[in-house]
Order: sequence, then structure tokens, then C-alpha cells
Amino acid sequence: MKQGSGLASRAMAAAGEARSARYMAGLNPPQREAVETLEGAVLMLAGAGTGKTRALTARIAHMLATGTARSNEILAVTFTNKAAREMKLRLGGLLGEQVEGMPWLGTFHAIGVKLLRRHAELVGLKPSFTILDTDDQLRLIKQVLSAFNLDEKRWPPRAMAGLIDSWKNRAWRPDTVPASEAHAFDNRGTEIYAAYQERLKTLNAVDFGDLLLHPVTIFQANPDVLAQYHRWLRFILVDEYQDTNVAQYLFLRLLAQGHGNICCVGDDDQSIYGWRGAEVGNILRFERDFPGAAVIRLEQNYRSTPHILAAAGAVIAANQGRLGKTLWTELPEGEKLRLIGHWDGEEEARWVGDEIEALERGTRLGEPVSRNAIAILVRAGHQMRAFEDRFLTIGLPYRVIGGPRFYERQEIRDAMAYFRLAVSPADDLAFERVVNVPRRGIGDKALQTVQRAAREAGVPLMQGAALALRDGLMKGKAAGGLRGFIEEAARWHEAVRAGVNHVELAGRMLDESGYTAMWQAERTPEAEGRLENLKELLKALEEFDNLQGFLEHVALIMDNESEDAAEKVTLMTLHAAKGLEFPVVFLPGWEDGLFPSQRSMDENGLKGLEEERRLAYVGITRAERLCVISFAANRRVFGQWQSQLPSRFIDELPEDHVEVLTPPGLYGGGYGAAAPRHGGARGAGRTHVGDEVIEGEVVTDSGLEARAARADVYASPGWRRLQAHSRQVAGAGVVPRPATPQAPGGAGVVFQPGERVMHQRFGLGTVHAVDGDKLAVAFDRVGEKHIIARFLTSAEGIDDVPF
DNA sequence: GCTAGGTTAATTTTT
DNA sequence: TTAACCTAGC
Repeated sequence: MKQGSGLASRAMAAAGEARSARYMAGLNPPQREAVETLEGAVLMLAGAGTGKTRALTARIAHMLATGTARSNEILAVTFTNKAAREMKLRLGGLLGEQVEGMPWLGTFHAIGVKLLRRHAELVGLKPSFTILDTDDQLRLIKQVLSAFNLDEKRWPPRAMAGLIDSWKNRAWRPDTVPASEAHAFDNRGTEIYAAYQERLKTLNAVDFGDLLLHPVTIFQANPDVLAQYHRWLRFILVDEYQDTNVAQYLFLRLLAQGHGNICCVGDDDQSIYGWRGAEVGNILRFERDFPGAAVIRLEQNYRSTPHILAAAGAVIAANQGRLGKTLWTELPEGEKLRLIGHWDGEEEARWVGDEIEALERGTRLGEPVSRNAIAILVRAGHQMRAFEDRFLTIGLPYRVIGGPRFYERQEIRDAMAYFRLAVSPADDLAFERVVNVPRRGIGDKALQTVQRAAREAGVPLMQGAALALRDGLMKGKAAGGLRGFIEEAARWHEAVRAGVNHVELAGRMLDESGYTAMWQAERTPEAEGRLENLKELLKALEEFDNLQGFLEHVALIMDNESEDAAEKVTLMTLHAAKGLEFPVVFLPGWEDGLFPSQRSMDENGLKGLEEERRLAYVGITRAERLCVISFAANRRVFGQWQSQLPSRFIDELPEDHVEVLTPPGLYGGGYGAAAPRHGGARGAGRTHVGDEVIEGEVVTDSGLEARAARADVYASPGWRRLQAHSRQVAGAGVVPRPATPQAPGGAGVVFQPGERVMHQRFGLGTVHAVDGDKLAVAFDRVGEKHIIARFLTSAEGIDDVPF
């Protein structure tokens, strides 16, 4: 491109001046290079904690300061609103107050909306289209599916929603879904997808996927439009490039085509969203996609100690096909990682609670550690319960990150539906949502009548309802309720048009509709909370000029980042922790099947395992000073006790950087499985046999001595069996059945007469007779029973385990 | 139209 | 084990 040379000289002329600029201060050489390499394609490979955002914002500041680009010529995309907000904030800090808004800085979706509003008609929409959230989307899919007469059990709407999402992630439109997908959803997948898109068009609505897909379609089908943007948006920056999906990739590639000035920032080792369409391949392929691209590695880490970096590096090294980075730091060595095994998940939670209290007292890191500095990162949400229970009992304040977002809550969605209806009475989804909330006596049948009337007349539901009333199709309670609803809605709509203050109107709607009263009537703590949320919603409204503006933004922007000043420990998933850092990080539940997740491995094989490993990498690199990894030998999964094996990732931890708090013998693998000692094993705390809980000598002290005493438990023959055998089979128990030849018919486990077995309810027993999969077993406590084999687990050699 | 009781399924999540 | 969701019965 011609502009190149002029650009370069301009940039160079300004360079000397820029070097002394405030935003350059303290940047290390690679960061500086990333800031100054403005032309062409640049891949900034930024490891965890290497000052990525800093470099990125400095780069923008540099472009603006040197006159390379004006603020409206830079497209800067992020994935989350939080990241976009932070970038704006930091830019403001660098440039002083004169950051004339960067109009093209935002999330993929926010930018997608902006483009789509301008060019809606090119994909058959009106510029006023509404954005459906996941909930609306699902309800719409249900409606569409009902026309296809599929068994809801076998073909759940959720699955269809997931399918459509994944297709949109890959930028497939109904007419471009490849033939290889034809079998999907009972061979009707594409048909249903097409019908769904039709419905969206009639409703003048889009879902989240469309916010990317439509712009891509527009660019592909309208070269003139694309060319305009090539002229306007001369520089592109992308954050978290390893998380982009195919649609986002196409979007970026189309926009970069003209000038090739695209700078992508990311870390292939932190790609953890493959399951929702992210393609690590995008970042791995970057140099092929953009020949001549400069690849700049940010490897100096400013966050973690050498021990932590070494451990993380060793784990991630097991992955194939990485771009490769080696993080280093100038920080002092600090503490080794700590590794400890526990008997079960409850003990693990108890121990973590004790450790946190020790940290607070200052007996772990030499100085007291604030609760805010501590995080517990789990693989799956259900792991949080054990910690919450424990923290509640010991009165340790904690906060859970994740969970339903503010705008996803029922009351907020209901209220929003009222607002939507006031703004556009033709919003059918909003109509359906609240026509009977609060109860107005309009049930399924009444609603069907309205829908039929609307369909026949080809009008929105609101008008259809009026027609149905006029024609006397409604009767009794439904007629009265519907009439009242229509009249109210008409009044509100009139008020919107008359320009009545929107905050006042919103409050009035919630009151007049009886919505507030509905929750007040409940008088439960939960309802109180909902009323609080509604108040908060009204407060949020004040920041907008009108309802339309609010609705426009709320679907994309609103989140529940409630600033919480209180001192609390943080509890969240590993996924949610990406991008965050904490002085002290606990990583519990490192057990094969849980982490790495069995499902991930089953469904995606090596790819799945590698993504899990990246998750481990993300987890470890969240820690600044101390990282504590733990696992449990037994865990209750869906109500059943399962024995667990330590995670294979534990074997990948480098011994030199890990302090093992549990004695050897607890795990096989790389941690020197020293000869286990026999005997005694008192002080076992609590152990479980089937449903039973036996109180032993309860260990309250979390000190090492107590745990050392407990080592004998782990060294027992039963424990060695745990080590030797693979995971528990269905049917539970304490000891897994070794993999033996399958019985014909498949139920699985083969037992021999005389063999010792364990049953959930009946405890230990001896097999008397075997008849196919039916066994006669003499139980020690309850005598002889006839039992199906799959309810039994082998208990050979378990008798001397001190249960 | 509403409620209670049974059935089922159960990583990760942003927009 | 549990929680959400659906069905059947009032």
C-alpha cells in the first residue's frame, strides 16, 4: 500500500520525541518493539504476566501521539467488556484526559452491533433490530422446533441452540453449512437452522452469533462496503487472539485485507476456550495467514516468582505444537509450590480453610496475607460447594465469582421485557415473556389463541391479542387480564412517545403492572433480593438518556461487577481466573478425571487433554508468591463416593520447585513412590465406607506432624490398590475394581466365589455363588444376599484397612 | 392454571 | 446428592 512509506517517515520523525514520551517509560525492549512496529502484521506473543495490556495501550498511545493514526482510524477489539473498559481506562491514563473516545474500541460483539446498525438492510433487517439474549434465543428455538415434531427428549432445544451457536462460530449460514453436518439433529439440523434464521428476520432480531456472522456476510457480499472500512479503519489491534473463533478470524481477515496493518496479541498457551469455538489454530497459523509478520515475544514476567514460573513452564512443556515461550523474571526465588494430598474433598476444604487462617495470621509467608490476596481456583463449579460449606462454618468471608449475571436474572429480564414492550409493542418475545407475569390468567391456551389470531392476520402478538378480544375468542379471566394488559402497554408506549422521563416511567411500569407487588407478596429473603436488584436496575437507567439507549446497551454492556470493598477470599473457576492474579492461589482437586476433566478427554482426546493442561498452566501462573496444589483420594461425585487418582499434571510438576507436604507413598508417578509403611494408621480423621461415616480421631491441627501420622492410612494395602488400579467403576465403593475381562452381556465386572467384595449398603462380604451377573454374597454384618454384580466392588485385601 | 412430586442429568462461559 | 425441569393431577 502506498500509504506505507509516508506513514513510516511520519512515524520516524516523531520517534525521537516519542521515545521520551510518558507511555514509553519503563517498557522493556520487546515491549518497546511491539509498540513501535506499527506497519504490517504483528503477532505479540505475550506470556502470562508479561505486561501485555501495557504494551497494547502504549502502542495505541504511540500511534496517536506520532500522528500515525487518528483515534477513529484504529479498530481495537477485545472479548470482554471488562477488557475493553480497562483498555479505555489505561489509555486515558497514558494520554491524559484528551482521549477523544476511541469509537472503534470495544468487544467483537459491540463492534458487530455498530456495523450491523449501519448496514442492517443488507441482511434483511431494520436498523432498530433487537438483540436476543441466550434465554430469548432458547425460547425462540423451542417455538421453531415445535413445528418440526421432534421428540423433545431426544432432541432437546438446548442441543439445537448449541449446534446453531457452533455453526455461527464457524461462520456457516444455513445455506453454507457443509454437507458433512447434514446428519445433525436427526438430519433436520440445517432445515431448523434456516427456519430459526427466518423467524429472527421476521422478529427483526439477532442473536449473539449473528452480531459477528452478519457483518462477515455483509463484507463478503458487498466489496464496496468493505472497501470503505479499509479506508476508515487503517489499523487493527486484537486482544486475546488465541480465543478467536472462525467467524471472528474471518471478520478480522476481511478488514485487514486492504492495508495489512493488524496486530494480534495473545498466548497460545492460554487458549482454554476451544469448547466454545475458539481456534488455537488461528494464532498458530498467524505467520502463514499474514506473510512477513513480525513475531514479538514478551517473556519477561512481572508477576510470579521463579519457582512458580518454572513449575508452570514444565507443565505446559508437555503440550505439542506450541509457538514456544520461556518466561523469566528478575524477582527473588520465593516459595516453592506446595503439594498436598487429602483423604477426601471435605478434608481438603478443611485444610485450605486452616491454611488461609494461617496465612492471615502471618505464619505461612512470614507476614500476614490479606484475604483479598487469596484465591481458590477450581476446575468445575460443583467443587465450590465443599469450600463454601467449610468457609461458612468457620466464618471465613468469601466471594464467588461467576454464577448468574445481573442481567441474566429472572427479575431483570422480566423488567427489561416490560421496557422493551413499551419501546416497541411489536416485540413478540417480550410480550410472551410478561403477558402472564404477574399472573393475569393467561395460560397456554389463551396464549395459543392469541398466537393464532396474530398469525392469521399477519400482525405482532400485541395486535393479535386485540383482535382476539375484538372477535370474542377470549373468555373469562383470560379476556379481562389480556384487556388490562393491552391497555397498560398502550399507555406506556404512549408515554415513551410523549417523552415522559424514562426512569420515572420504568418505575411506573413495574408498579402498574403489579410486577413489584408480585415479589413483595412473596416475603422471602430471595424476593427481597430481587426487589433490590430491580431498584438497582432503575438506578442504572439513570445513566442513559432514554429507554431505547438503555436497551441498546444493556444486552452487551451490563455486568455485575459490583465493587466489593470487604476483605474476602475469592472462589472461582480456572476459566474465570484467566487474566487475573493473586498473591496466593490454591488449586484444589487435581485428580485425574476431574482435572484433567474426563469429559474433555473423552470428547476431544489429546486436544482436550492439552486444553486441560493449558488450564493448569493458567491456574499456576495466576499466583504471584505462593501456589498450593492439592488433591483428594476420595470424592463424592453425584452422591457416590469415588476413589480418585492424583492428576497426571502432578507428575509433570518439576520436583525441584515443589515442596511436598504429604509423605511419599501417597501418589505414584514422579514423586518417589517410596515403599509404603504398613500398620497402625490411627488418626485417620474421618473415613467413609459406602454411605457410612465413621468418626475416628479427628485431626484439627493442620500442621505437618499430624499429617505425617496420617501417612499410614495412605500407605495401607487398600491405598496401594488405589494407586495400582484405575478409576472407580459405576456402582461406587471405596476400592476400584481392576480391569478384568468383561462378562458376556457387558455389565462389566467378574467375581469369583470366595472373593471378598464390598457393597454400598451391606458392607464387606464373601462371594458364595456366581450365576451370570447375579451373585450370592455372605455379608459380614447382614448375612447372605443376592446381589447384581455391578453393585459390588472388589474388596480383596481391604480387610486390614482401618476403616 | 397451579402445584407437587417424579425424572433426569450433572465442565468450562462471554456476548 | 441435588437442582432444575416436566408431567400429571387437583
